[in-house]
Amino acid sequence: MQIYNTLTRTKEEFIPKEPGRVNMYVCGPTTYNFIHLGNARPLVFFDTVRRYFIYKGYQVNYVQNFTDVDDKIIKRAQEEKMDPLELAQKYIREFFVDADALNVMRAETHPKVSEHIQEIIALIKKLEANGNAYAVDGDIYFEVRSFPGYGKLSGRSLEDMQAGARVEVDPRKKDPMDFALWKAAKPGEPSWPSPWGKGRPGWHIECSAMAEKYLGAGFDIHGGGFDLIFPHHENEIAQSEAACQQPFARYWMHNGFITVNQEKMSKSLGNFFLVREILAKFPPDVVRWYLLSTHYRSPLDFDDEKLVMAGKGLDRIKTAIRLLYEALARPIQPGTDAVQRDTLLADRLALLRLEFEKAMDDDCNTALAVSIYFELAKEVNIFVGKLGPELSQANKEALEQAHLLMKDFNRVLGILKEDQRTGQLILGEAGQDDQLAEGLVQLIIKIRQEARAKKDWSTADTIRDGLKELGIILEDTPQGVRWKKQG
RNA sequence: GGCGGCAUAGCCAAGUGGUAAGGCAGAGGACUGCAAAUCCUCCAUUCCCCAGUUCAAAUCUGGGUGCCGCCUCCA
Repeated sequence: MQIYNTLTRTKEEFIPKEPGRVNMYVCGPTTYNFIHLGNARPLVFFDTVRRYFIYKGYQVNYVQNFTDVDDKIIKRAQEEKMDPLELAQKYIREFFVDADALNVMRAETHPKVSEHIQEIIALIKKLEANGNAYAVDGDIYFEVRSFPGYGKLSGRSLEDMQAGARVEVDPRKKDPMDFALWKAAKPGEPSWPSPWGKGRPGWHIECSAMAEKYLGAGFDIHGGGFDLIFPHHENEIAQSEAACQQPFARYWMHNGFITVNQEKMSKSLGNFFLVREILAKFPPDVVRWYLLSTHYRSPLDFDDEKLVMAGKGLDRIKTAIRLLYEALARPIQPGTDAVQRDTLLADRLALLRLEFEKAMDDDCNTALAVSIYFELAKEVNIFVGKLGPELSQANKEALEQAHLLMKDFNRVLGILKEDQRTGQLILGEAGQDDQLAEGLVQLIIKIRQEARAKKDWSTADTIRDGLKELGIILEDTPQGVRWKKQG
């Protein structure tokens, strides 16, 4: 498998540190608000990376942190007259509401800054001992000049950065790029005792401390958005490598931005859309499908029309699954035809599986993988279209194989949930939720069928049009009437 | 000022040297009482522009144009 490594700016063969295991750390949000679509992209993408590793048989240890101690949280808490840690906790709960909706698997560990103060202090002490940190009025800074590799991730030198720096230079710092490891407490802020007095951690140190604790130095994959490359990840590398004297993470993966009118969706521009605003208008599987339809390193522009388009595409997949289940439910023809193997479909399925894996092996190209899912849907549609009212044993086996492949693709992309009992993919609100509605629709369909039998087309059409108004679509097929709720 | 990315049909979007995937929309056909769904066919002689390398370039090199990002909190 090839992974594009930001550190080397090339695709590299992925070789885990320990065979069969993948350790990955993905930066999670600072929890002072609901998450927006820009936060959802890395969430969904790295969840998909993880799922693909699981598909390939790796044991994955996935860590995603919450930054629950931070300036913005403190500010927001003061505005809302809340305790900062309580506020952070609230938005952590809300984070999971959105993440669950998007079918994002829980990480093995979701560490919080507030619960790792001791590890953070220990790491800062180590940096002090190694001569990489210095104190100024109760604050502790990391001295970037003391770490020779500074700038290697973002591809710039300290000189480059100073040339046009727009930073306000704090004269107490030895170098403008030096950054805080520990901040002295101010009144009313959460703080913890430390060798340097009461205070709280700086922004970058937590990821260094928690990643090392749960994954060990030199772990496999570190992920996040492009905007974290500098300064956040650059600083993590500096801290961790200065402290541990060995490489921090081996592969760095960064996702591109969500844009609105081609501009970055960001909190400072105010052009962001909350995940739950979007989920009020579009089903979560559509949102996930949309996010995975573009390569993760490319920008992805957002507007409602694009989600409508994604929804129509996903409907195509769902229709194929629906047709597959309908076919699978047909009676089996008596008699033996074990000789009549359906190798044609089986061969196509094997090829599609290979193509899907090839796409995902190439730096997790989900956009290509999605297109192969479409081809699978078409293959199923063609096959089902040729079936008679009764299935041969060979037909049934072929359909079951197709079902397996559908489920495997789906498990990797994480689009539809599976019914634990039947093992079938759940297609959404397709009618099995409400018994009364189910009964009523069946009754109406029966009446309409009687009208149709009498060639009373006007009644039949009135019923069909009327149901459509209510969001129920009827489709007449040679096998009978099929209905679904409008997606 | 420094560093980096992107430009492919009406729209979305893969493709990094071998002759343009896939989806949406659209056109025609099959099926249907009519629809819907599905299937079949069509829909970029061409990949922002110019020059170069090559037997061969959307893909490599140089130049240009346009858009975007990072260098400050941001996924």
